[in-house]
Amino acid sequence: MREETRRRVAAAVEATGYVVNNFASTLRSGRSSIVTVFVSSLLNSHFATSMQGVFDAFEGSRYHLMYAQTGYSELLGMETVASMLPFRPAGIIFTGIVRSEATRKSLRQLDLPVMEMWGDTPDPVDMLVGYSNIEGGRLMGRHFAERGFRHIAFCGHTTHRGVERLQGFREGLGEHVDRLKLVLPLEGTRGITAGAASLDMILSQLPECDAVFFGSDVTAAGGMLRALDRGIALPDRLAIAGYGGLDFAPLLHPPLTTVPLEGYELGLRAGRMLLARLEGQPLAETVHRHPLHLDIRGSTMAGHAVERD
Amino acid sequence: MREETRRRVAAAVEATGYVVNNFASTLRSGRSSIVTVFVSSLLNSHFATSMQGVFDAFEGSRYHLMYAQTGYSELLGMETVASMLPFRPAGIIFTGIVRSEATRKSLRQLDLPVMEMWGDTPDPVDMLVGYSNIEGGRLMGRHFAERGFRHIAFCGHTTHRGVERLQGFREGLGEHVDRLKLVLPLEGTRGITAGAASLDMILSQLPECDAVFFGSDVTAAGGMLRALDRGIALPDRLAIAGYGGLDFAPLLHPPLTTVPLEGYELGLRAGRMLLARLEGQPLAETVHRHPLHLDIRGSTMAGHAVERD
DNA sequence: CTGAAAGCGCTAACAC
DNA sequence: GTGTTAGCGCTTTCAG
Repeated sequence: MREETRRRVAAAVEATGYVVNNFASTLRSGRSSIVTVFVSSLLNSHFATSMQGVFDAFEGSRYHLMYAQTGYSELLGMETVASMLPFRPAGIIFTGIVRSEATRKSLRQLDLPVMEMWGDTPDPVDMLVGYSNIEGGRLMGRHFAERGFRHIAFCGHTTHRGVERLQGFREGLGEHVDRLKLVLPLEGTRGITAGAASLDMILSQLPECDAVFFGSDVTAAGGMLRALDRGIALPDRLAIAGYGGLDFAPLLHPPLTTVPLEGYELGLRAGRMLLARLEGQPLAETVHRHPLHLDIRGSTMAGHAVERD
Repeated sequence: MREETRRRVAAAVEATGYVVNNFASTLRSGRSSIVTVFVSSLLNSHFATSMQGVFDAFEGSRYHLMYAQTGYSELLGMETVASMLPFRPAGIIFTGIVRSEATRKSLRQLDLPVMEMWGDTPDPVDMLVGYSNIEGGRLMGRHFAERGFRHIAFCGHTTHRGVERLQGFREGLGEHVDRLKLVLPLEGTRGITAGAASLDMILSQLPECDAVFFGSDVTAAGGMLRALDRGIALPDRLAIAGYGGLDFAPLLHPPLTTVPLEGYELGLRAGRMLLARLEGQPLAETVHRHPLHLDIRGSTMAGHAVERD
């Protein structure tokens, strides 16, 4: 095509308001530009944040993101995944680990790039970018041991993926694991109110409790509020720690010790990894476990450490 | 088709792993099932929350949501919108008001259902579900007047859509508008650090300041933190209010007075309205302005009210 | 290099 | 009711 022809076509395009039809091109070429992202809920700011990361990773690429909802069920069924297959996605991202063995098998048979995010599993469907919750719990356990807390309670998930945090916490406490006197199960995604109620239960079952590790910053905040209401001195009488590193953690009184999870970084990395795969680039690693650290703040800075035996 | 034939087809489908091709069906039928959602950023939890509402509204419908990013520019260009047109969206949702007159004109020519969310404008492209920021500012202004604050500062947007909040604040102060001694512009989306720095600037320019209205809960939290660092008694020496109603507002010390914005409700309503339109149902209203209220908390409960003249 | 023609997989229209 | 056929708008292939 000559330069002049090209220009005339462009002018005609402009004038007519012509727009290519993606359905026609994808149908003919067989190359879908859709990436399906499964999210349980954007109300969880960790997931919303990581969605933005995924989004930014694909910005400027030829791919477009299509939303799909999973709900919080641990056992994502293949029907949910299959409902998106008519779009012939070029790749799939799960915000979470696919736990159902049947679904995992079906996914592998699809022979598509699949990314699992946030969680941890020894045997991902395909690619994985996540955190080791065992490691997160371990960090907190070690911290609690070092601070010399003696009557420790844990309040959070005790089943499925959640159990890893508790398991790591126990490991981190090490020889002092017997100081973990109470495990209060709190499954699912719970709010401030649940955290507040949990604190009451903990103190009634373990009045001498001097430190609580909550499974999320939100429940920890609820616990702190309730403790303040009851006139309990934080952290001297009772230390509290959370998990997740939400924005408000350093704003609480006292500021909340927590294990920050950087959702945006996670999403960005997961998105980039999937994009690289889609573009046929060689991947240095197909599984990435993000390093974790502890943000130690006032809420666990009680004076026991000196008394440590 | 007989029942038996139907069953045999279903069995064959199951066995072969047949999946319809959405591209082929859409191409042939001309009925796209894609709704494009333009969001500036999911890092803003208000937007993430309303996305979930939109999502839930379309759950179970024949439509699927496709993401598109706008960035925070007030002047969304038509190129950005046009980049999604190859998907022949059945409808478009903007998380924000489309300010560019050219874009608005082009959108109207597309003759598609268009929803604008969050903001307010006298002349929406098509449908609108939002808040009146003038009203929000007015509520806070009235509250500040009632509390009898005498040396008031405003810190937030002073241009574009942001100016409405300030304008309403002035209206709400009414006859006491002269007590608004300082307006510190803070454009764009700013974080805790900006809020903290702003408090310093406010106190250096207006040492006798006894109340600050921040344009967002995040900047207000930053201001509160800085005030506490400086040993300023809250709210007695200095009252602080925010805007937005983020989760952490009641967790601060003192709890933050704010105007809550219910993003999820907004998104749900916007999604339902668009869905109704897409399904050809008659719409009772094409524009909905959500009512606003004030959450009065400790951060503005200073003792001046009794001295009110 | 340029232009013509086939066909992706489905739906809708039409004939039986 | 049931079966057949044309064609949506592109991309790719193949002929000139």
